[in-house]
Amino acid sequence: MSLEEPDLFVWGVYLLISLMGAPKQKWTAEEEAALKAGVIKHGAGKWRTILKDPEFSGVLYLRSNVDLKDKWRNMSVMVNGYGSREKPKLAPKRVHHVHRQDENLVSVGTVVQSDEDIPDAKPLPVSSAALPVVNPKRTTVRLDNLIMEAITSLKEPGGSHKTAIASYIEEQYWPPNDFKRILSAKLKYLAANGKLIKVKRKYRIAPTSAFAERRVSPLFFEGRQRISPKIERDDFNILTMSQIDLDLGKMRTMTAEQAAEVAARAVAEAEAAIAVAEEAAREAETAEADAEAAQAFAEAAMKTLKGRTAPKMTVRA
DNA sequence: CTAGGGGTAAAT
DNA sequence: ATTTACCCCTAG
Repeated sequence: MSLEEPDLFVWGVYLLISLMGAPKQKWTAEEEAALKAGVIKHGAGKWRTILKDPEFSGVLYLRSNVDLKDKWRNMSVMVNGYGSREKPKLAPKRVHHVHRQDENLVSVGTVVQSDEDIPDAKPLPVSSAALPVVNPKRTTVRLDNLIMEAITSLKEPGGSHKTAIASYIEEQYWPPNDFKRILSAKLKYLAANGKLIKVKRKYRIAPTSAFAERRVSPLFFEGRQRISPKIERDDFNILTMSQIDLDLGKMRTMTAEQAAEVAARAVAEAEAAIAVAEEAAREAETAEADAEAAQAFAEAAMKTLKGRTAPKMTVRA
């Protein structure tokens, strides 16, 4: 009732169950982040491409292209209320999307357009991050995911401080008033649950994924022999370790390219925010429900966008 | 290969 | 009882 405690604990348990029988593979925040980044880099629908990209294959190696597609669908639904599959409880308003760019940064000027159609190339907008809390009712953002996203985006070696995470989130979304406090609690909780690893005031994402899977071959065990009748726990740990190594290895070797990707992603997110803002504003015209909130959101979105114009990125030669 | 429909276990 | 979030199936 009070504040929702998003299924963290729940799917921690979930995770354990998965270890035994693997009925379902809950998507980790890591994977979600990778997926988002992938979509931004290659565009929605290029699932095979994303999957092949060595940048993301480390995290998504146990997902199939179809999985990516499905997950993206779900995530999109969370953002705009109705993705491709959802019963439209509200008036099915047509929304058009902001044209997205893949490689270069865009300086966004006027955002609000007339009701004229923009020819959009992609069926889906780049709806990325979760929405800020606009609706007092039950529109609650998954702060957990926001945190994960912040950490992955910041990509600070060794993890990010609470303040950095807070700044990141505050820049992009509208935190509630007592946001800092909630964040602290959440971080503590996440760390306690093994979702985050806290080292010297810094938080990094725990390599939650990585365990035995169904159809994909376990690449990591190839060489080593750990023959033991019951080694579930050990296996888990080892896989985890391997995953860490893999991730760190990747992170170290990517520099300029990564920077470019991050920059592109940031812009794309801003674009997505604007697209949503547009939609919100448009809705506000007819539905008086969240008129004020929508208005404020639109302003906020544009504000943050302006603030982050064109970071310099050293594109690879 | 991708988009969309459908099924279902699990959570609220 | 309803909603979520995965997963599978199949047409294009």
